[in-house]
Order: sequence, then structure tokens, then C-alpha cells
Amino acid sequence: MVDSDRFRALAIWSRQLESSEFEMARAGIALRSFARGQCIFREGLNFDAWPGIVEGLVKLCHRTPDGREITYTGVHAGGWFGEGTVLKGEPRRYEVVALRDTTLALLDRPTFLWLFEHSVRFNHFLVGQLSERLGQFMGLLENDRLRDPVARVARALATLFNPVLYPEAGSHIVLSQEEVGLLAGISRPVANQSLKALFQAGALKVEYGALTVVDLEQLRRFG
DNA sequence: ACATTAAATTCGA
DNA sequence: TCGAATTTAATGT
Repeated sequence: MVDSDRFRALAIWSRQLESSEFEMARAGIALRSFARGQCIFREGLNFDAWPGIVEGLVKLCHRTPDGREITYTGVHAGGWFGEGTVLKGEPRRYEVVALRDTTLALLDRPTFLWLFEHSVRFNHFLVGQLSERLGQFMGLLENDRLRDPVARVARALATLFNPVLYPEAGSHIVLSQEEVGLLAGISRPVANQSLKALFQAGALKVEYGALTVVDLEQLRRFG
């Protein structure tokens, strides 16, 4: 079982819980590691646990019947996702792929449901999380196809720096241009050009294997 | 796809 | 343990 300090560090929502809730939650957590490129959850399987990223980077995507792939969003360290489907016990409507070596924390479904029934603080966290994602997906709906790559990259990055989903993320992230391409659904060279455009617009700084966001508001407006 | 450069790793002293 | 040499990874075009 994870120790208390580790749990507090990897699950920001745990810090809001009362001590009995905290202990219940801690007992329901398991850690699991996945290799880069590995499919973590296949589409259509039932959610038996609520996952959070301890370390690494993951994308949530869907394969259309004609073989195309739509990336819904990326999730990096500190992010928790899929609460809607865990709650309802539905099968996943997307697959989860590790873009780099990744460690997940998994909160088993019975414990998740127990917290849902008993903890007001936990529910506050869930509501904030759900409404934030709803906003993201509405944005996706508006302009999914036919968007220029700069806007796709801007949106992908803006979600990684979303202050509600990642309250303690700084403005810096270790993320290669290839990973940017995978998240935005474009090739690495195009990601390179798009990042350069965003740099010239003053939205971010590009470093070797990493990025720093200078103007998050501007990034948002690109999408 | 290829050439260049940064970073990580290995190896010898 | 230090630094040069080699290998791997990321970038720019």
C-alpha cells in the first residue's frame, strides 16, 4: 500500500479528505507501470478503477471504423480521468495509450463509489473535474476537422496546462516534439513548425525536449 | 528522409 | 571520480 505522503503527493484530491476518508482511499490505491507505446486500456472494456497519472504521459483516443484516429486529450502527471465512466460502470469509449513510460495510480471502483457516497470534498473535486472536461470537449466539437495544425497543437498544450486539471503544474513541461505530434494528431515535422509559429506569436518558449508556456491565455485563444 | 546538435552513457585513467 | 569518446535521442529543414 502507498504510504500517506506518497498518496498525498500523487493524488491532489486526497488532501481535501477527512482522515477516515483519506485512509479508505489510500487502501484502495494500486500502482501499475506501463511501457512507452503500450495500450493501457482498450476501448470497450469496463472501467474497474479510476486512474491517475503518477509519472509519464498518456493519450485518450478513438479509432474510427475507417482507420483514422482521433485524439481527445492528453493527460500527464497529476491528472485523473475517466470518472464519468467509472461512476456509471460503463465500458470505455476510448482507448488509453502510454506515450512514454508511465506509472498509474488506480483507485478501485468500490472505493471510488464509497467516496462518492460519503465525501463531500471528493464530490467537489469530481464536479470541478467533470465541468472542466466538458468545456474541453465542447471546444473539440466546434472545430474538430479541418483545423490548422497550429491550433491543434495550441489546444493540446492548453489542456496539459489547464489550471483546474493540473493545479500544481508550473509553466514548464518535459515534452518532445514527437510527443506533441502524437497528442495533436500531426506529424513530428509539422509539430515542429507549429511550435515555431506559437513561439513567434509569443505564446511559448521551445527548449530541447521541453516547453515553457509564456502566455496560456493566448494558447487557449488559438483553439 | 537526412543532416545536425543536445544529452546521456560508457570507458579509461 | 573526472572528462573524453561514443551512442542515443531530439531537432531543423
